[in-house]
Amino acid sequence: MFDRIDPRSPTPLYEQIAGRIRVAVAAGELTEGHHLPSVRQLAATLRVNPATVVQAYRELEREGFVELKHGAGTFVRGISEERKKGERIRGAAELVQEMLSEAARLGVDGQDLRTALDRELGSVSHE
Amino acid sequence: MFDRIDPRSPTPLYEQIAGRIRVAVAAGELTEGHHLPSVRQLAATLRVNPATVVQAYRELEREGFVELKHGAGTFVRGISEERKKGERIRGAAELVQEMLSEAARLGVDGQDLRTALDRELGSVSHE
DNA sequence: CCTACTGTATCAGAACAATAATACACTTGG
DNA sequence: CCAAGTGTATTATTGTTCTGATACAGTAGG
Repeated sequence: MFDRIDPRSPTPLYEQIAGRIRVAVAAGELTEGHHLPSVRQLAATLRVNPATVVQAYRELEREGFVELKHGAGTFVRGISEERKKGERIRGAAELVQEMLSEAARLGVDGQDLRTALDRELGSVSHE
Repeated sequence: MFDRIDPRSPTPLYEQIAGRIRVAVAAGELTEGHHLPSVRQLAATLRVNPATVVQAYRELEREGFVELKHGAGTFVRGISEERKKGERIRGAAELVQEMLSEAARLGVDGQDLRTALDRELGSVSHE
């Protein structure tokens, strides 16, 4: 899951880490209650300073994605279950339309987006 | 073309600027020989320091996208179709990741997005 | 209980990002 | 030609990112 951290990228490390976790949550890879690696553990895995992982976790906490429990660990929080299926689908359509209009502005076509989405979701269940 | 530079984004300004131009070239919006805005001009438009624009242009020069001519200006260089394709795919991946992050905040999962994207593309893409 | 694990909090320093103000050097058009 | 516009370069200053080291404080399992 953290195979795309790149120290040479202009995007800050803490942002790359937070980004991967956000996407994993949206993809359903991480669900409520999931115990994330400890600060020191993830820092060691990524060969990064613990403070950098803390910064990523804190950002995710501000955004409501995770909960940091002192002494216990960091856990994925439940996502607004009040959103029922119909509403979710409407929300999804809006998000997709926003992305499509932005893509059109940039000249990126729908098939490229489709390929990229499948890649992010680790698609095996869809053709 | 440069209407969405965000000073608060964790992505450096010079990288946002370079990214815009890269995608525009890959999309064919900017073609070989196109005269880009001058350093001072673009800096004024974006309300950014000229040195920041220079940094973006220099990065694009290293990557072969543009040529800086002392006293004359900055011009788009010819890019192979393969390379353009690669850049479009990279741009698509970024857009998708942004969408996934936003989706996670709203509680929309990846499958909903895939369904919604299929629906949007289905109504437009068979020709 | 108590040890090992967790997150929390400092501090100092290096490297990078961005700004501001100036000055220099090259190219082009009138 | 030469003035206006171009990229190039320098210096100084501020803030962010990332590291390293160190210490403190809460939690849970044996």
